[in-house]
Amino acid sequence: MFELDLRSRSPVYEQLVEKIKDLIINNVLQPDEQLPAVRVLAGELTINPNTIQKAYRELEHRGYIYSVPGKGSFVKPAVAGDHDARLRALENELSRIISEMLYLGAYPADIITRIQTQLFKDKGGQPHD
Amino acid sequence: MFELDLRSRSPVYEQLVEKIKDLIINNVLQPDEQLPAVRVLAGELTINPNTIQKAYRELEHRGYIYSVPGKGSFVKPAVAGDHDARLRALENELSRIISEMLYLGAYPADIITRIQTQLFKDKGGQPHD
DNA sequence: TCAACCGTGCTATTAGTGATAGTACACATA
DNA sequence: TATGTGTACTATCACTAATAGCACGGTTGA
Repeated sequence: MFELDLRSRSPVYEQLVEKIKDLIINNVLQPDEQLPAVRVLAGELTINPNTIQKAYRELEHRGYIYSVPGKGSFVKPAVAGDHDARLRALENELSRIISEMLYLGAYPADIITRIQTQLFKDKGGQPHD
Repeated sequence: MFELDLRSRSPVYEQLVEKIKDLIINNVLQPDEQLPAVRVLAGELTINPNTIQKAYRELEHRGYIYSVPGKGSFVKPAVAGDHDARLRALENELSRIISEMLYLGAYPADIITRIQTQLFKDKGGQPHD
């Protein structure tokens, strides 16, 4: 399910959060689908259950999953609520990236068009223009 | 010159690297301009000189500045060389951000247009289209 | 020449935290 | 009741960010 880099400077639990978040965002994990149990995933990845739990706790805090004691952890259907804050954060990242691309002499508009075309191919969505 | 968050999870030297990198990218610090001496900046920010040195070393390693023992540290005129690797990394970030924006129901194209217009206003550059 | 300033390198120490191991408890379900 | 689930807690180890302090060599100007 995952590939982890135990030697990375980035903490394992953080890598887990990002990977699972990506799976949710890209609809690989669908709404209300059950995530692997803490101990099971820990066994598969041969890491400590506490690390998985920390990742799940963080994902729940960020609004991507919900956990039910005695039942399991599941993908949250609508990541409702604080879309605005998240969107603002993404815009800041985007602004920084575009600035750096311009500094490097690249043409962000071209690159962005290529990326969106790629995403369109992958998922069959309708690119807004 | 800077504002640091000593309580941040992000290391101080890493914050320094990012801030100075932004100043260079945005042309606030111009090519061959001398950066504050390690001990001076440490004094202003009331942090340890070693922390500044670590940030400068990292910036030199990333190709944003160059240091001359006995003289000082300066902004590297052309961040030559590994533009390609950096650009690929930026494209990956961009792809991830656009995916997440789409997931959040936003229209990345609109947002990007707005950001570029903003950058155009700020710096008077010519946006490529 | 010499004092002042510069980057650089090193050791040692402290504080914080990621990750592990192990145990325990409460809830859900067959 | 037995099993599987999330959750909570303590303790320990390892790594590292950050600090303090010292030393060295190159540069510059008086």
